[in-house]
Amino acid sequence: MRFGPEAYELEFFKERGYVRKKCKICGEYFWTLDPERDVCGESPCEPYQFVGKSLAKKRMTVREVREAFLRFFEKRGHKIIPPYPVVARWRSDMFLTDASIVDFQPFVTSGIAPPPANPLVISQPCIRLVDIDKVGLTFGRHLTIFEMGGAHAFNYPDKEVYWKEDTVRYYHEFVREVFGIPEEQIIYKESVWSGGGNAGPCFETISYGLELATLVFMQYKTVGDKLIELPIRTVDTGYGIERFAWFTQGTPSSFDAIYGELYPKLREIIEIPDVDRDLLLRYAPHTALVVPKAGMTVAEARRRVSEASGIPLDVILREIAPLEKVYAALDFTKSISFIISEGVVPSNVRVGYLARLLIRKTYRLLKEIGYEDKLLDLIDLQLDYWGQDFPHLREMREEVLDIVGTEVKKFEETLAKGSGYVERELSAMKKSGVSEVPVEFMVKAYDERGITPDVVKPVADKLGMKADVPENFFELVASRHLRIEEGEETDEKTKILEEAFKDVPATRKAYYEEPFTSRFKAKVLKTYENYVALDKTYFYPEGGGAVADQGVIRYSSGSCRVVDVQILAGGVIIHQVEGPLPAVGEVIEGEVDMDRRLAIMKHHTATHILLGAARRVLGKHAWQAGARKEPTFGRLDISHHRRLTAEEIAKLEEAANRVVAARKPVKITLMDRNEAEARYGFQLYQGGEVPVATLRVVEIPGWDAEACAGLHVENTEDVGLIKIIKTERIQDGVERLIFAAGPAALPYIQHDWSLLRKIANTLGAPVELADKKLEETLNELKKLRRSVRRLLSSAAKLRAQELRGKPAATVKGVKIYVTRELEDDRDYVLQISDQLLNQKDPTCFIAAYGEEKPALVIVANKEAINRGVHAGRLASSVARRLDGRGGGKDRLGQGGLGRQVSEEELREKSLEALRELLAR
RNA sequence: GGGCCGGUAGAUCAGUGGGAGAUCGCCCGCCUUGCACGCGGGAGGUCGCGGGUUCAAAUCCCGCCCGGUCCA
Repeated sequence: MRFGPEAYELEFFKERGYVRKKCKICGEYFWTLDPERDVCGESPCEPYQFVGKSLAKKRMTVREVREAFLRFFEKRGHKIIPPYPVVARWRSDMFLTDASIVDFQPFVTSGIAPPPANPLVISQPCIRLVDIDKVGLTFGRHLTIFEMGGAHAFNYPDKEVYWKEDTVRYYHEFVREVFGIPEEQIIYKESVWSGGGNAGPCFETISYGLELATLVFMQYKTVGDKLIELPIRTVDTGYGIERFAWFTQGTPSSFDAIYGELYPKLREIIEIPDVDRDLLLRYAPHTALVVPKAGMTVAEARRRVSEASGIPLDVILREIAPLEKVYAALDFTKSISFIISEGVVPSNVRVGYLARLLIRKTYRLLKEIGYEDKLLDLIDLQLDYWGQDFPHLREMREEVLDIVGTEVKKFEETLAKGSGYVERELSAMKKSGVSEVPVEFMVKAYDERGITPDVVKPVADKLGMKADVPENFFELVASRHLRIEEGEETDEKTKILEEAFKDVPATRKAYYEEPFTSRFKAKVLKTYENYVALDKTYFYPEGGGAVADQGVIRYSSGSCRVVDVQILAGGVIIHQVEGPLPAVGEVIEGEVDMDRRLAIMKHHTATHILLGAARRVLGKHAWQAGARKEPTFGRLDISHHRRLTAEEIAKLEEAANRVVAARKPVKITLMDRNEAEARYGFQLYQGGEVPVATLRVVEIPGWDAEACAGLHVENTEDVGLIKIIKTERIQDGVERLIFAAGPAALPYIQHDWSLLRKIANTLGAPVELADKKLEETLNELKKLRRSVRRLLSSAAKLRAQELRGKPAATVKGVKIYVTRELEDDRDYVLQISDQLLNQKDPTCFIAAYGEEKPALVIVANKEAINRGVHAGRLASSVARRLDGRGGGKDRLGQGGLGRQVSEEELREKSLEALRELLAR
C-alpha cells in the first residue's frame, strides 16, 4: 500500500523551504532542508550520528523527557490523560497495550464513545514482545517496554480539531524548542501506517540517524485491499520518550540513558561487564544496521555490524555480547514488573501465558550470565525505581515478588525434572546404539515437558551424543498441533435467527426498568419457528454468564412455556417457547418464573461480593476470569497463582458474608465511560470488553464496582448466606469457586450433613468424633493386614510341611502336589509352593484356593520345566476342565475355576491334564 | 478453550495382562576415636479415585480428580 505525493505535501514544508528527496538506499521519499542529502537517515540506511556527543540543549532522563513532552502539549491546548494499564483488559482483540492509540480503540476511533478530552496528550507505557529476540542487539532502539508519548486529536465531520499541518508544526516546534535540534537535522520520511483494520499516511521523523517519532494520520478503514474513508480522522502520534532521552545523553546504548541512574544499585546485584568506552563508541553507531525482522538471523546481524564498524567478530562476541545480555535482562525485568503489578498471574492461558514465557526467557537469559538467582532482586529494583512514576508498582511489590517467585520456583522444578528425564532417555538411547539425538525426541521433550533444546544439548554433550537443532524446530512443534478447525453450529443458528428478525425493532428491556415485576402485557411483533419477539419484555435474556429467565406467555387462545431467551445483535430479544404460538399483533400476558429469577439474581450479586472478597483475601491480582449464574449455584473463576487452602476458602466465605450482613445497597448507575473509568479504574472490566459509551455500573459501595449488564438484588442482605461448595483449578493460574447463595445453599449443606451423619453412623461414632474414629479404624486395618500376612506366612510353612511327605502322584518322574485351600489369599498359596518347590526333584504344585469360585495356581520348579512341564499351559488346561480359564508362563500359571471343586476332583483333572501335556 | 504427557515406597523413577521393584533417604547392626564411605539386615505401598473388560488389571477401555506442558 502506498499513498500519492499529495498525501504528504504540506503548506508547512513550503513555508520552511523543505524539499522532497528519494533515499538512494531504501528508495523511500523524505523531506529535508538539505538539497544535497540523498539518504533518508533512518536506520539501517545510516549509522547513528549522536552517539558519544551531546547534541541536545541538555541531558535529559526519561522522566524529564516525559514531563517536557506532556507540558509542551498541555500548553498547546491538550489535556494530560493519566496512562492506561499495559494489560489491555478493555479490549478482546489484544492482550497488551502496544501503542497509545490502543487506549482509545475501538470505542473512540470508531465513534461509539467520545474521547476523555480532545485533543489530549498521554505518555503510555507500551509492551511489544514481537522483537524480543533482538532486544540488546540494537543497543536499545528496540525494547519490550517503552513509553509512547501520544498527542492525539479526533476529528469529527462536524468538529475539526487539527490535522496534518498542525501535527507536523507541533513536532517541529517541540524538537527545536525542547532539544534544540536544528531544522536542517529534522527529516520527515514518508511512510504508511496500518494496523488493526485501519490505515493512513504517516511521517517518520528522523534526526541524526535515529527515528524519534511517528506522526500517523489515521484516515481509512481497510477492507480487503480497498480503503474506505473513516468518518473520524485521528491524529495518532507516537513520540519515543526513551529515544529522545537516549539522543540527549548520547550514550552508547539507550539502556545507559534509561537505566543510568540505576547502575550503582544494579552493580550491587550483578556485575556489569566493563567494556572499553572507545570500543563501545565505535561499535554503537553501527547497531543501526540491525533490523529486527524475521529474515535476519542474529549471526547475520553480527556479521554486518562487524563489517561496518571494523571490529572483529570475536571481539564483539567476547566483549559486547555479554553486555547486551545485561541490557536485555533490564528491559525484560521492567516488562515483567509492569505486567505482573497489574494483576496478571502467569498461567498456560491468554496474557498469563505471555507473562510465563517472558519470565522463563528472562530466567534463561540470566542463567547464561550466571545470575538466575537475581531475577527477583532485579524486579524489586525496577518496582522501586519506576514506582516513583507509577505508584501501583510500589503498592504491588509484595504481590509481584510472591507471584514471580512462585513462577520461578515452578520453572526450576520443571527444569530439574526435565533434565533428569532427558538424561534417562538419552542414556537409554545410547545403550541401544543411537549416537545422535533424534529431532523427534527434542520436539517431544519441548511439547510435553517444556524442555527447550538448550537443555537437551548439554546432556547430550555429556553423554557424547550429537544433538543438532534444526532451523525449523518450532515449526516442527507447531506441526504436531495441526488439526481441523471445528465449525461453530450455534453461530449458524444465531445468524439464521438474526436474519429472520432483522426487520423487528429492538425490544424494550423492561426488566431493567422494573427488575422485580414478573407479570406484564406486551404485543407480539413477530414469530419464527418457535421463537417469539415482543415490543417489550421482562424476561432477562442469557448474558454475562447469567442464564435466561423462564416462564409462560398467555394469550387469548392458550399459552406456551418460555424455555429460553436470547438477545440478538440488533437488540431484538427472542423468546424460545414450547407449545402453540400466539398470533402476531396480539397482546399477550407474560409471566416470569420469579423464584427462579430471584435465585439467579442472588447468585449474581453474590458473584460481585465474592470477587471483592477475593481481592481482599488473595490480593489485587484476583481478577474475574469467567463467571456463571444459575438458579441453583454460581461459579466464579479468579486468577490466582496457588491452589486455595481451606483457610483461604473460609476467609473468603467470612468476608463475603460480612458484606451480606452489612446490608450494603447495590447501586446501579448509568455512567459515561470516561467518568466511570476515572472514578473506579479499570477494575470495572472484570467481565471483559464492554463496547458501549455509557456503562451500567453495579456498585456495592466500598466493596466492588463493575461494568455489568446483569440483574441484581437491591441490597447485599437479600443475597442471604453465601457458601462455597467446592473449588477447582480449571487452568494453571485460575481457580474456580462454585458457590450457592440464599435458599439455594441449603440443599448442599443438607446433603453434606446427611452424608456425614451416615458415615458417623456406619462408624458407630458421634459426628464430632467421626474423623478420629475413622483414623483409628484405618490404623487398625493396617495392623490387622500385617498380622494376617505374618500368620498366613507361618500357616503356609506348616501346611507345606504337612504336604511335603505325601505328593499326590509322580508322573514321568515329576512330583505333583495338589491341594484345595479355602483361604482366599494368593500370597498364602504361593508361599506354600515356595516351600515345596525348594527341592532338587522335578516338582509341580497345583492349588485351588478360595471358597466360592476358586482360583487356580500352578507352579513348576526348574527341574520340572526341564521335563516338559509348562505351568501356564497346564493352568489353562486344568481350568478348562473345571469350567474356567487360565494361562501364564512356564514357571507360574494362574486361572479361575467356574465352579466348586473338591480336592479329589482337582487331583483327578490335574493328573489328566498333566499326562496329556507330557504325552506330547 | 484445544492438544499432548504424567500420577507406583518419604524423594526420583522402572515396571505393555500372570508373585509390586531399583536408587537415594530412613531405622538397626558391623567397621571407625568420631564423621563420611564401605559391608550386612530391616521398616516403609488402598500402584490418584470410581466404573468396565478379563479366570486374572499398576498394566487395556471409560469417567472423574490432581500435576505438567505446548498452541490459540
